Amino acid sequence: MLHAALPEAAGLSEDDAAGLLERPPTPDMGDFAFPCFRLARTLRKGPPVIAAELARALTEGGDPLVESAAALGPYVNIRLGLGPAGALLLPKLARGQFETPPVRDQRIMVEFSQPNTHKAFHVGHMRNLCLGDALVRLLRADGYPVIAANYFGDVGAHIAKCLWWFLDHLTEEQRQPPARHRGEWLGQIYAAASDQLSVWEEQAEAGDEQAAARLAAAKARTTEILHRLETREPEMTAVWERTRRWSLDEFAEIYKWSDVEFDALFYESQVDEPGLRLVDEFLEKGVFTVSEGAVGIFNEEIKHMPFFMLRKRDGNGLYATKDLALARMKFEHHSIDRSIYVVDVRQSDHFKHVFLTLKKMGFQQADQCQHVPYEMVELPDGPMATRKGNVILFRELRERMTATITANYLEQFRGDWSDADIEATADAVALGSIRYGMLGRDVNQKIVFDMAEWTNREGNSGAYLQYTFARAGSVLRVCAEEGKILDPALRDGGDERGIAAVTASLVEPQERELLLALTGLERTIHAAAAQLRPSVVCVYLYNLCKAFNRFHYSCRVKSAEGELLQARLLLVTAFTRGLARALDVLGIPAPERM
RNA sequence: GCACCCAUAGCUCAGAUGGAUAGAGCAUCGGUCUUCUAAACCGACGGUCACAGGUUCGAAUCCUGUUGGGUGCGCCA
Repeated sequence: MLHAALPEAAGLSEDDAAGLLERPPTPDMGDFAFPCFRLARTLRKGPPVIAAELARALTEGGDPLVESAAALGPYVNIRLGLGPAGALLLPKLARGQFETPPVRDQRIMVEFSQPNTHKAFHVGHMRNLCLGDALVRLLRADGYPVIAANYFGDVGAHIAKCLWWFLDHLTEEQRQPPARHRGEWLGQIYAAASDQLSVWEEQAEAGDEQAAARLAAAKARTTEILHRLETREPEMTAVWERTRRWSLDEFAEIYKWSDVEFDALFYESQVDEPGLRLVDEFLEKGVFTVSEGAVGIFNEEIKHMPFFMLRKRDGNGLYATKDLALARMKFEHHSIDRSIYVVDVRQSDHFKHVFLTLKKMGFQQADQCQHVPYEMVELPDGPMATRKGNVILFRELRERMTATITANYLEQFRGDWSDADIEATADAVALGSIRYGMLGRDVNQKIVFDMAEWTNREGNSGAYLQYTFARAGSVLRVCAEEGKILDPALRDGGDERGIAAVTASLVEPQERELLLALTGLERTIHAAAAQLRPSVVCVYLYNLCKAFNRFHYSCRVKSAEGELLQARLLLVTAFTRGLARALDVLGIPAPERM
């Protein structure tokens, strides 16, 4: 709004002023409230005095957007001129024309997902995927050029464990992979190996000598496998390549279903050696030091754990070593200015070290490296653990969700809709439910994934938003069947006063609330991008959709005529386009009907 | 032991930069479909914002401490 015209030398920019606006406690007080506390100091007057002056200035200003302004204590309560405001906002939204953000020259890379090959992909991984993808979409919507990056864990101890079981404990016949979901199948082999090792470990600790012997033998074997892989021994490397491919193919399917695309793919196997070379280089430069036979760096800034190890005593690199090499590759090959890492909160200390170390290595971009931590996903019976058998793999998640959604809601359309339509809608709603569930909670809150709640739940959910979108589309469809369509001249804009005359017929409180809610769309997307918090958009969208559903319940579009009909058609069209845009920013599909 | 995170209605959670009477969803109870999708809408019930100090015109929000829960802490990733 145009408040900048009013507080004189208060030192507030238009954006500042807009940011201070609030909603009054009750709608009858006004549409917006401007608190004057902040101005008291600079203007050297009491807030109520400022509020009174401001209210007078607004009233006398003659801005058609301001229907009335009244001071109430330290607040100025402003009622929006609905006609002019609607004329300003609705045609743009209805055209799908959104505020173009400033052109940003900061190239951002967002690294997320980072699954390990040879391991299963489960609900926990979905939070990372949804969060990372939403950040990519949000930052792009806010004008940034963004590179979506993935980093696959295709080397390391877990591979050796998996191959140990695969080669030593399976018969030739058992080693034949199934036709589909080979990655998942391989993940189960890894889980079997991992479980067996921890059982032996426990037994050995309890004094079981046989278990201790078996454990030692297994460790020797995994070390041998690892060594043969590191030396690129052809036979072992072939097994690695074949099995790794199974995992990567499965990940690709998961990303496709989830509608996630990457622009850059990195693999740990690719930064393994560069990492070690980098250790030599910076050891020579004196940036790294030797300690107890290992190589690392003392980052005294991190008082509770200053040593950051980069090369083990046995000469091998670590996860951290690869992260440094990867960062260099990102800076030098992709010329990025800012680097975001979406990784769970347990790695916070690790990334503090990585960024500090990069800085000491002389990379300027280290200041623009940022870890976006998030809390874990748990199940109703506690943290996920294969040993407890309470892991929900991706495929089970997808299949159970689509099946439940189909049975509970879509079966009624069978025969009316094609089977393919039903299936596509079930997929869309399942994905929307998952994404909303994963994004709606703040990143520092744990998420308890309860399948029953996520599929059955009414009220605040992804399905609620999608259903609202479908209903709004339906309104327009049904009206169109009766020849009631939006006048293109209204949508195309131009004649502001003419349009304002039409939108002025929106006088119902539900119409006002919906229009008001729509004014927050762009601001919310920008705020969410700036804070890297998709949950902000979720909260906004839920309230927006609630406003629409109230409108839908009490204001009929189809039975309206003349200017009111046109105004409502414009309102619904604008809502539909605006909602579709915001859902897209979260990666939530917008089904035409459901 | 050190570090980080969390604590708001019976349950799950919103409450950005301190601001008017702390809000939703679920659950419970009661209403609203001969009219655009009832996966919706309306109402009722429900709170010592973990606790104790402090900062100030004003604190769920900021600071300190306490309690309870979670996570991380040199040769894993």
